[in-house]
Amino acid sequence: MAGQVQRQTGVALWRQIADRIRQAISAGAYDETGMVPPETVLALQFGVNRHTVRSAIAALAQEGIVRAVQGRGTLIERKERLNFPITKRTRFTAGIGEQAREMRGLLLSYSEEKADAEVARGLKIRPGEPVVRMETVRKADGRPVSCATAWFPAGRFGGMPDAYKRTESITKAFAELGLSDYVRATTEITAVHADEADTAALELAPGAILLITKAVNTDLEGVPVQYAISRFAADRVQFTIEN
Amino acid sequence: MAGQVQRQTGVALWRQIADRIRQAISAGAYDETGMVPPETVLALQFGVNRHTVRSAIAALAQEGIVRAVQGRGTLIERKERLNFPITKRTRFTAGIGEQAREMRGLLLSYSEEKADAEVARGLKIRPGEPVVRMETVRKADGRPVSCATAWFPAGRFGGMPDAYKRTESITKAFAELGLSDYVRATTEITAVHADEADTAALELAPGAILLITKAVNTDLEGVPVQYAISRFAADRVQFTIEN
DNA sequence: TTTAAATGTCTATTGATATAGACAACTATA
DNA sequence: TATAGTTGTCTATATCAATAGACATTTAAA
Repeated sequence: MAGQVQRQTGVALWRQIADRIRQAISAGAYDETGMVPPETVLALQFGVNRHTVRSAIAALAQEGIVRAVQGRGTLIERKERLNFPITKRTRFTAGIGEQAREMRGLLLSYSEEKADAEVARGLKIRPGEPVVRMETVRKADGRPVSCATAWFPAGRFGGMPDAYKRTESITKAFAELGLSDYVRATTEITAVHADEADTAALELAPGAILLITKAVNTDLEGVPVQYAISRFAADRVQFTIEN
Repeated sequence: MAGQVQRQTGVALWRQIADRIRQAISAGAYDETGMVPPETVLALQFGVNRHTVRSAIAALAQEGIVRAVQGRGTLIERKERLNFPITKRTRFTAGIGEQAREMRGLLLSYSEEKADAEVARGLKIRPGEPVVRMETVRKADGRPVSCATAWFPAGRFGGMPDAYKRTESITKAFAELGLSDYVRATTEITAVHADEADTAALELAPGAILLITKAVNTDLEGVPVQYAISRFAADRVQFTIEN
């Protein structure tokens, strides 16, 4: 934990410190003890007052990452970061494999609408053609991992929302609708600060970072079957691209 | 620009709004006019005071993204976001192609050291074996895009720092050292808040987001030749994975 | 030359953020 | 059972962030 913390940036010191400690935990920096260093030590390291460190730790405790015990110290409760391989065979549920016991996809809402320019480009259809839009949130062991907005060609996959609601999986829903296999064609990745809606849906520490993917899945003939914008809690996941 | 802005998150409203406007500009939301909406309109949209919007715009002006002109409005000066395809053939310089006129890689420092566990794992060598470490910053048309820390096996690529300093390109430096071709084996992507050092090196708006890649390049026999941790200014780049 | 619309500047007030110090309460250990 | 080390709580103060209102200044168009 080398670098210092910045002042007057519009990002409160306690938030910066919380982010740094969260990352240090995730990187295994405190694995030997299973505890975060004492508040006085952290305050010295970051060059801030102990009370500022306490604010950071309170935020991490709120997230359920650490638990402060009077007289003992601050214990690390969780340190996982889910890994998502991005390949031709990218699947949310199966890709997680043994990293979580249970993966669920929940349908928040859906509607039929006309494709805008972006969706049309992704699905290789004409703007204005009908598409089914689904808003979903995906959880690993009950912990929200990502929100997604997905579009499907309405003609071929009008039954998507219903199938997804039952199966809680895109792959299984596709299978129910007669598409036994599909491949990831393209993925774009960016990062932004989370907005209010995603903060709520993902139970994020407010002000957290989202990793955004825009992905196109096609059938085996290369015809686009899904265009999706997914928003991942950046402190809970990482992506891996194997070539 | 649908979602609202969050209060009491440790991230100041003016910073959140600056991030949102920057993204809207990048997405081409204001292309028709080439201007950001008036301060009063933005204040209404975000549900904040005009002065708060002014703070956000001042930050964007500081970044050189917009220029406020009294009596006229706030003009958009820059809106680019560089795209980095991540493939077997991922190259920083060549990958940029026509998106920038000039790509340069600058060597900040280098040293020979012993591989720690992480580097050893990436390079498939034993911890403690000698490696050459290089700290670099890469610029597109003079604008910093990423900082990188790269490790190379010392025996085979001890001349890396010198070659890189002359060629300003990893690909060309490899070529000088007898490696005419190499491929990207794996890439991991995460996102964090920038620390002080990277904020300075990348000339970032303080508190900005970094996209982090951890990448392994190998020669054509699959022997690792480079392990690199690159830190990209998230508001200036996106990654694309084509499968 | 007006006038509307936009940004620029100033004052004032409130709440969040950060620092500082003192001391209480609890835990583990010598 | 002391004692050192740790987290918890309290008070006080200074600075930053955000709101509010008023008015000046500049631009472009009527």
